[in-house]
Amino acid sequence: MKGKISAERKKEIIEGFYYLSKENGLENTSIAKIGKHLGIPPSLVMHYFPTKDILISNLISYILDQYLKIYEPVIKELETKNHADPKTFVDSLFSREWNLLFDDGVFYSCYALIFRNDVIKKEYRKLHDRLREFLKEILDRDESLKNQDTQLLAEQIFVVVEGAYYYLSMIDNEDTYNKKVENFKEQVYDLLRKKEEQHL
Amino acid sequence: MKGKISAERKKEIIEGFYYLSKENGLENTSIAKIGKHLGIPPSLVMHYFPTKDILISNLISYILDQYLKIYEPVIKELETKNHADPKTFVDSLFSREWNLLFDDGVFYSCYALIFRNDVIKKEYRKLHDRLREFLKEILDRDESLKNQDTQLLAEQIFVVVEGAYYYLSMIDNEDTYNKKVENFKEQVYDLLRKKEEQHL
DNA sequence: TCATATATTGAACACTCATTCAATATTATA
DNA sequence: TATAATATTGAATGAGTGTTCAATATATGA
Repeated sequence: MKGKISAERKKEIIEGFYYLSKENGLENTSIAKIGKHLGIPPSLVMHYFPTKDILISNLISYILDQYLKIYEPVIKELETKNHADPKTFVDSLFSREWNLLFDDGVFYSCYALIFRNDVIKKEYRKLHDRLREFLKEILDRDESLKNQDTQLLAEQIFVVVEGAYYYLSMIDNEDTYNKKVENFKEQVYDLLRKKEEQHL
Repeated sequence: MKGKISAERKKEIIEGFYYLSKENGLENTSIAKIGKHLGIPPSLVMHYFPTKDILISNLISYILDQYLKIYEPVIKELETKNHADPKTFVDSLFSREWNLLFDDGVFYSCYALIFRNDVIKKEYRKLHDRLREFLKEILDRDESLKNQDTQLLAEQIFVVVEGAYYYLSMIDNEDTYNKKVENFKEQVYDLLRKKEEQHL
């Protein structure tokens, strides 16, 4: 049990960082504030994360891990049953739990950093590559999509999903929100249907 | 000529703010730095923009105006010729000039603010509502799309465009970038075609 | 030309920032 | 138990933050 306390503290600090960023914004969250929130001096924060840049890049790893966790249930389903319904998966992409587990504000703040930080850019790219490959696997195991360009299809689906969340984040009214979700979902279904038709 | 100097200084300050945000990031651009960049004391900056919040919200107005300006040529074409080719418009959405005129880093940094500032959220929403309505007009005047739900179609197209830029921003390799642009463009063309078919 | 409004300056404010460091407490290892 | 490694503390640093204010320069309108 050498690095156990260390690992726990690190996790605690990153989660505190995430919590405060969610509450007050990434740019308004300082090392001192994280320390205060956890009841420890700022110097202890810096003992585990020597610079703020390192702290931020760890926050991003944490966020991208969280992002991936949302897909975990379906990944397991795919591994055990060796099959997953694309439509069910698409539904889960647009499900509400999403927003409960995940804060889009922090996510977009971190995303904005890719434009001035190549390491962060790479990490974001890696995550999305993985997600796309995963959806491709689901599509590959679907009979109705045999001999289709599932790579392209996966890309097309995710473009709609990301664009959808971009737009949905601006909507306050619940009815409008729900209606738009249905439209976007239908748009993805259309993509799946179109490919099926090509197959026939 | 009452508020002329005032208007010019304000413009100068906002453009300096934008320039520095592009260079070093929105969160790293202070009032002092803007002043230094323009050769004026920070107090003069605050004379025209009493608080930093006001300064930021003016930067956002500026950015959204810039965003809109990209569409100006097509808007004029529509007004004079009373018609515009949807495909040409889609092409312009994916054109390179875009990225030259506009910095996505600053745009996304500002976008991230909508999650904690309702006024900014409203401004962003207003911009996108306007753009969608404008595309709808173009589609409405296209014969091949008669009796179609052009509002929905416009929404579907913009979702692809926004999602596309989200993904494209992560790509460094030029060939990969171009290939993906072509795919996304094709995806939008498909949307237009699909609706045409429904019409026949 | 004189009074008034606007533009501009420079110094100062309290506060927060990330970071450093030496000292101490706690834990793990031998 | 003694030693070494790790965890934690608290105080201090200088630089930067947004903001205030009184003083001065410049332009505008009567």
